[in-house]
Amino acid sequence: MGATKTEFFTDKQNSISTLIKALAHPARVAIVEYLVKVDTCICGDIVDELPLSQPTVSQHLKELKTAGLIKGNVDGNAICYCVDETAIARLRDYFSKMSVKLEKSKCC
Amino acid sequence: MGATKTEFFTDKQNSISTLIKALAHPARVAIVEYLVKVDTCICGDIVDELPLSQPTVSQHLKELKTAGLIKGNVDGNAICYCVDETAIARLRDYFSKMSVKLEKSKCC
DNA sequence: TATCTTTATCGTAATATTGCAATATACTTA
DNA sequence: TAAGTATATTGCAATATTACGATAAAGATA
Repeated sequence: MGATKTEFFTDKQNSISTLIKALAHPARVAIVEYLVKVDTCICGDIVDELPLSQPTVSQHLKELKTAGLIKGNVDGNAICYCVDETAIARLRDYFSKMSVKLEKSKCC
Repeated sequence: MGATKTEFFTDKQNSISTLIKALAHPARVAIVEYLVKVDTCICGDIVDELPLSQPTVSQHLKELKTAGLIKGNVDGNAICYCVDETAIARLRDYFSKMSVKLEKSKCC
């Protein structure tokens, strides 16, 4: 008990919920929004932008990267992060399609 | 330690991450997708559609309802659930806007 | 009223997440 | 090479989530 029963859901459901989960925290929303705002690969100053310690920010960055939402390129002793367009596009498409279906709905 | 430091983020960031969090579980993705698919208010058979116990499903439904993603109307001793279009539209808009910004980006 | 059906709540165990201090790693520069 | 800078990892405490058996609550029906 306690662990999510992923084996009982479809690959699509598990995959989209994993992607969604990566943004299910205000710090990770803030990181992605910041990367979108500055419109360039960011090396080094993400920690300064957030009210969290360096290890905590590093952990959130790792989660975003594992989920495929951001990309990180090594540049000297710094790392340049930027948002992965395709992941955001996938979320956009998922909710767009759902929204279209709901608009046609006769329910409620 | 351990609790999310919501007080350090903006209301918008907290609010969108709360909405996103509601779908950060395959069971809740499955529930919402099922409600969209059947295109009608569903009374009673959501539990039969999911590989989880009745209390667990009830708990997930409660989370979706609290987050505003679904609506529940009492109908006799059953409850009719359906997706709240505006919540899905909000998620769609959020990722659409972000996607547009990224398409214009010169980064990476 | 007694029973059935449907959904919610309580209590609890297992697991996951969040956050940070301490420390390690890796690259840069003096 | 030594010191500095940037990021990652480890280890751990606090908290949250997930899941379900048992039970309660509320309306339907015999």
